[in-house]
Amino acid sequence: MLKKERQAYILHQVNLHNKVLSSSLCSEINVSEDTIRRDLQELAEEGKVIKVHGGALSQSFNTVHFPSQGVYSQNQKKKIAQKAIALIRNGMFILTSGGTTIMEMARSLPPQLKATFISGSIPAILEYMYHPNIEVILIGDKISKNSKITVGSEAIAKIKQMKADICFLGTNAIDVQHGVTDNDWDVVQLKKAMIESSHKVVCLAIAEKVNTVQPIQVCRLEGIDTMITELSPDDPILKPYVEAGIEVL
Amino acid sequence: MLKKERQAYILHQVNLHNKVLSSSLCSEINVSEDTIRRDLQELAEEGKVIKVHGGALSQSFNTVHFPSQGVYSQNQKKKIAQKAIALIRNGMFILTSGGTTIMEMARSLPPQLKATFISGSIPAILEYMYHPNIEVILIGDKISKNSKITVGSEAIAKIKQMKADICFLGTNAIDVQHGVTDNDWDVVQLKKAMIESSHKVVCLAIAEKVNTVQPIQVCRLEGIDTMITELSPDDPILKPYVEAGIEVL
DNA sequence: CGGGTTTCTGCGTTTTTGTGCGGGAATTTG
DNA sequence: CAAATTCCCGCACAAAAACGCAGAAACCCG
Repeated sequence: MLKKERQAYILHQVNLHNKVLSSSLCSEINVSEDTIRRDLQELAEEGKVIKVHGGALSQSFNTVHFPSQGVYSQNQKKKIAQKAIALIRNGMFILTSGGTTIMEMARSLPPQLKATFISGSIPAILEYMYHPNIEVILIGDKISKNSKITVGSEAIAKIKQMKADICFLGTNAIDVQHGVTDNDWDVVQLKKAMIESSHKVVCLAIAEKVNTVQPIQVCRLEGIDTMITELSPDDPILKPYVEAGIEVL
Repeated sequence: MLKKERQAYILHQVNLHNKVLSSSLCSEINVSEDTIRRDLQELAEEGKVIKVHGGALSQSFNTVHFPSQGVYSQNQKKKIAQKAIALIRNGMFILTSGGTTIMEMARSLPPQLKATFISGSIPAILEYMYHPNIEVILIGDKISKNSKITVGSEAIAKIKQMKADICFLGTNAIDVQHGVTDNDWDVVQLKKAMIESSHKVVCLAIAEKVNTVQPIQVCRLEGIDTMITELSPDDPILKPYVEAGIEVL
């Protein structure tokens, strides 16, 4: 088993179960505990997991306890949210994934907006629920505890039955060559279905996610219509995307 | 169980109930009291909880907010929750409705319990999600904003596809003559479906709901198997139910 | 090709960490 | 004040991590 392959497997396990024990991993993959430890260490340095004595935990463990992480980053997300909201019209059907950027958008929705929001993300649904005028459709299935979103074939089938006007994707990584990528297999399947079921696909990504790559591909760059960052559309970082025909806001 | 994981669980419990007893924690998690104490100490040093003799308090106690009312009723619900939890075995599939009594049960689930919980109630799902070992299946559909539960034909169809071991219903009103009744048409439809799809139906009701009636019938008294209140099973108020063949706990 | 380098992995050994236990001090409670 | 908890301290033991090393595979490059 290749090193990268192994690390991808570990990452998947962590994202799936919220925790892994190095002991169980090493018997699963049949490598020494040292190797697992080194892998976990690398993944921890990259910020993909949190290493603890005896194994590792999903990143979501940290975010729960430090919700105020980065006010600066929050301001960036607010900018993105504002740009995204400008695309929404009354009466629209809107599919959204999860993620902190999406949450920021959900919180910033103008109260007089009347639209229908569809999502499987529990935190997003919570925000939508408190909005006075929007209808909320919840996609059901098994819940992935770390991403707090419903995943599975039922959810995907349900999404495929729909045809939304617009789809907002919180983006983990985007790159000209590899397109939109992510690190959780189940979430990727969902996003793929969402893209298929929407007339217009909009990626929300803070600048630090731009030109980064994750293990699993969601779609190629051509698959998305619009990309929103906190930067100005004519920022040099975004030039390749404009040239690739993406509408950059 | 990993140390950080344990501390996350403790923190969650503290923020939920506003207090924890080290004694109850150590029996829940099955570690020595010393370990709990050390955990609380660390959490206290990080400012996450306030350590006191015998346990710890939520940080929010520092503020002026003091729970002046509802504590009594909460204790009653805790009693109910304990009795309900005693019915749960590892590996079970469990359908639950929403409601504050169900919430209390969700909060009190022992951490080592492994089971699958199925619900359309957003608040309940939120609780289940934080549990380390249970699987969560979310019933999707349109969200009813006031009851914070998914309602509609999709949800009902999905429930009817299942066959759960046990079904816990938060009960708004129960009466010997009229059976279980409620006041929200959509919620009633859901509960009916849940009853149909479960081997065993358990009603959770605080005593003040017993012998009251609401406009819409969920099911007749024979439709339920077990009824749980905070009262002793031989309380005279409950006698008619025992005589009607209901298992009263 | 082939030799040198880098990367990856596994194995001892040593260090650190996490946990439980016992006894005595400190505290709550009646 | 006395009994019962609860807390604190040191110790012991086990599990895990860090470290250094060495063999093996892959890679590079003339």
